[in-house]
Amino acid sequence: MAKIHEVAQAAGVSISTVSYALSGKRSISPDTRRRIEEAARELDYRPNAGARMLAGRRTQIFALTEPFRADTHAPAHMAFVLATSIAARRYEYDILLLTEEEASAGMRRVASSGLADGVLVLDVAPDDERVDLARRIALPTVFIGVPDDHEGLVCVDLDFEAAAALAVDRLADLGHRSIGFVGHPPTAYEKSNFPPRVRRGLEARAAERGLDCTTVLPESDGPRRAPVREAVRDLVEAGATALVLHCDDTSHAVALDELATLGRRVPEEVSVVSVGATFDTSAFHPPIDSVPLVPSASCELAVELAMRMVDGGEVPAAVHLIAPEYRAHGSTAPPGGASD
Amino acid sequence: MAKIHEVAQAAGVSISTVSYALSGKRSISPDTRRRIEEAARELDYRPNAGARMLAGRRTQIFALTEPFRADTHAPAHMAFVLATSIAARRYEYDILLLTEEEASAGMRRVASSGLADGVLVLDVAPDDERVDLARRIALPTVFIGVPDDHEGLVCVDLDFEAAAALAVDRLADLGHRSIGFVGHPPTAYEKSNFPPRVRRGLEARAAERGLDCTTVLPESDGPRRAPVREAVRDLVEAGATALVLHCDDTSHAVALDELATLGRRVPEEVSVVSVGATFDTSAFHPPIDSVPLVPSASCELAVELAMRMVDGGEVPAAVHLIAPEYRAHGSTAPPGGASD
DNA sequence: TTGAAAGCGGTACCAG
DNA sequence: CTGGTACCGCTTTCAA
Repeated sequence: MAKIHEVAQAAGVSISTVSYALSGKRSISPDTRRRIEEAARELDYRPNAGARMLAGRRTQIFALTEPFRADTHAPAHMAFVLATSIAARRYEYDILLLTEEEASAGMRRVASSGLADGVLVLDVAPDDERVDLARRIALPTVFIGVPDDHEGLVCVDLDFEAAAALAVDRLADLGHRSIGFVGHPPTAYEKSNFPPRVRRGLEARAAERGLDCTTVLPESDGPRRAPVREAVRDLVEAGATALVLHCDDTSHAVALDELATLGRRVPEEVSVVSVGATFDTSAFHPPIDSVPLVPSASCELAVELAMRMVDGGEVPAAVHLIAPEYRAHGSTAPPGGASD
Repeated sequence: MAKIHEVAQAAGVSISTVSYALSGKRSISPDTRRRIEEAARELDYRPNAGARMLAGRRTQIFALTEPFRADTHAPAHMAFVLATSIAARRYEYDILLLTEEEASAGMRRVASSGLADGVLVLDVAPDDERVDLARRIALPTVFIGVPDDHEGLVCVDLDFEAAAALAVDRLADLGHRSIGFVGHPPTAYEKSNFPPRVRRGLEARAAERGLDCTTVLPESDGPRRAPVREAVRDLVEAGATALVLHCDDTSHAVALDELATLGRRVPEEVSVVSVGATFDTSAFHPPIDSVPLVPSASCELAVELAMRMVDGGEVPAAVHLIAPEYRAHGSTAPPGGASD
């Protein structure tokens, strides 16, 4: 807990010189700078956080609001929190956690106490209560996800429609005419925001390309995930030559397992593509093509926008969609290997 | 972002009176207090965080270090983060996240910049690098978990040995003579700290009570969790009349499913007890008795100890074990219902 | 290129 | 019971 005064003394300069040398906000003679940096290192000096907040105009802190909902998918959520933290550190920013009830009240709190320079909103619900709050407070706020009513808000998200369309295009280009879609359980299409976007994008593009597309939204409970197995079986037996998956990792594994059980080889007999996954689909057997949801991409953009806003830059109050990317792992091929 | 000055003006008092009225650190006439509180509410006043850190001696922030290891169990981890945050808010403290590489470097950083009043260490590894760091920095530090070398550290954790012993006692008291233990995969017994403690506690108490105890540590991968099913089958067929589970939730579900498949009713033919689970074992079919690991219990104690240390109180540098609690849900009964 | 000094917005001591 | 004010440690003018 060395103070700037001690560093100044050790380097034989004034405290303002130390401040400038360390912040780089004005030119310092090479020799002086060297002495200051050395002294700072020796003393393990770091500017006092409180003093810096008070004197400077920044807290160097972003608040991260995350209402741990009951239906929150923990692994994905963790990936987003981690990605946010890493992205923030690139700008020397720390993350302050606002959870549960605090997710809303906390926003108000950090705003009026000046504890944070901005707010990042995670785990966004379609009718998120933080939407109104974001409009009310003065702090720069970025949503990672898209609420139904996002008028005037800065939002960041994967372009799920485009992601689904990309998967469809791949399959259509390979010559598939009939595809099956295995989605999340039905409730996910009300509680969450992105499942409907995937479904919409998929069905729209399938229609455009003239593909038959059958959607199944199996429940995912039970130790055997029977509904998923059944869905896969039905789709394949009904003639689908390709499956698009938008569901959790276990359901992915179960779907592949069921295909194996049915004796349908991937990709020779059935092509498989995953959309919007945050987990590693190349680790499955066999590895699965993916149009992934990349937490670091969303979070990096979100942090970058937040930084721009903090710096007083202009950021369009709009949904900033991230272009999807197709990652091939060998699970797609032209149809025709199958013989019913 | 109203300031104390404005509140003072609105209430017609001096700023020091406002400060005292709001902090409650000295007696104020009821009338004055009322006027001040009203003014503060109207202006949505909250003391500026930076100013308070600087003038007061507290940041009102705890740093939470959590290296998101690859093998970290996300749902459990989230529960701990959440519990920590909630516990901290009771003392008007916020949680600052230190993740990944920052988990260590960040500790140094917050210590020398005075960004936090204390550090809470999550996801503790047996040979955790944060152990040395904790000894070096001046900040009050509490480990939620027990590293191998915990000399001089303040640690909090469930008494896993006692938890396992409690499960054994229950079964022994009911008359069981032969029990099976289904644990985590073998690697967990090196990477994590508590699995060995459960195993030790279980086997020791089983020996004391003269029970036959067979341990199996099945791998938990594969969509069907075949190793877990096999373990359950083997144990039951070898004559175990009760199972103690210390594994993830999916393995619990699979184990129960396998018992159902084998036609062994719970608890008439096989008793089942879960040890150290963070999930809700009463939601299984059938509901399962549990000696749970309760995140809120650990985190509340950890925060309480940290607060005491911040306040300059004496806290023994030792492992603070939390007594386990048996939660009956009807999955245990005397043996003997089975007829091979 | 460098230094002196005025705040930043509170807290808490010292008076009254 | 209340007010005045000296800090807290840093950033950033303003001067030199």
